[in-house]
Amino acid sequence: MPVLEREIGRFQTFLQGQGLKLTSERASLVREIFATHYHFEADELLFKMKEKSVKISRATIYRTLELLVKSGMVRRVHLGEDHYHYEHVSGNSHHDHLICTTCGAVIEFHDSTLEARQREICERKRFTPTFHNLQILGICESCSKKGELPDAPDRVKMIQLGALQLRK
Amino acid sequence: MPVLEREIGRFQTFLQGQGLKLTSERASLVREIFATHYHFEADELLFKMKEKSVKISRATIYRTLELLVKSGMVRRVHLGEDHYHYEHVSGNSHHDHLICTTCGAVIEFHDSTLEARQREICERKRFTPTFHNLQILGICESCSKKGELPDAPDRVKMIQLGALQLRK
DNA sequence: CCAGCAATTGAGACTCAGTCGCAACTCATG
DNA sequence: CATGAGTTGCGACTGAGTCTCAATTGCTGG
Repeated sequence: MPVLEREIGRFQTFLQGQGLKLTSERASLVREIFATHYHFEADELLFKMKEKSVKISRATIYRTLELLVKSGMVRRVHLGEDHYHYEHVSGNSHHDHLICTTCGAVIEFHDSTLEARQREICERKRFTPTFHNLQILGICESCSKKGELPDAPDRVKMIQLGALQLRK
Repeated sequence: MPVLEREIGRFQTFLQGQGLKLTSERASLVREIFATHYHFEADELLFKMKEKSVKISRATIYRTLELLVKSGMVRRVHLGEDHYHYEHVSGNSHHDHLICTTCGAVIEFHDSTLEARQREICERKRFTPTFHNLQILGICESCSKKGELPDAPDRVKMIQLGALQLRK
């Protein structure tokens, strides 16, 4: 997997710039994270590493995630639950999320018109934007076909309440 | 304060519709929440009630906030920290947030062009939106005048890391 | 107007994500 | 081969939010 090794190299460069070291624990985490093309939680990562018999502590996972976020290779996202999710930043593709409140599906999208408008708003408010985070909650195509619509308003409230347990 | 009493009435109507009761605790919380024209945390509310010698437990605060979110009178927002903030929904004015990563200021805005574009994106993805949440992080006008700009990228990462303690 | 019961409350135990302190360890460098 | 900066795992800790349960309160029908 040459891509994974390249990411490990990127991380190493970042670490060295900070006077830090690339350890085997950090390398396996990067490998795992960049092999997962989806949002994940810190504890999921811990579990997966255990599954693969890679011995690594929770503290190290959190510490490494922090470094990866600092390096810009991973970002933290809010997905409607009351704790963080993470996703790796593949190249430079910023995107936002449509979150289905019925089945928990997360659909990524990028729209430059939207982003341009955001910049206009910031300009008008004399605000210098550096980062943003947009989640649109609603019902995905397959759920609305299944007629899950009537339940929607309650589900949104549930996600607002943080009560929705996605993928569980 | 006739406005506050009207909100209490709205809440009572909602509660009665659910076979629930308006208690003095719930009424004082609504009064406090709608007197605060800003985002707040659950524990802030607890503290303020203690200050005013209104005896109310933490469990009740959380339970009442849940009911208020269900009723649509209050919404839960993410403001870059690792726990929720709440704000009352005044009338029907939906808005999003510009969050200054230097001073912690939160600027509200509403832009119908932006919202229209979001609806277009959803249509294209055959997604039925019901709610959304947009935070733009950056530097507010007064902070950039003070020349706080160079620090910005780090601050964004800090907020991404959840390490930034706003207003504390 | 009051009995009765469902809804509500407070207190404190609990959960769970995330953090911290610390002793043990690694490993490059002098 | 000693030094020391950086790293690790462990387990204790924190803090937001939830749950349980016994005691209490507010509404409603008689």
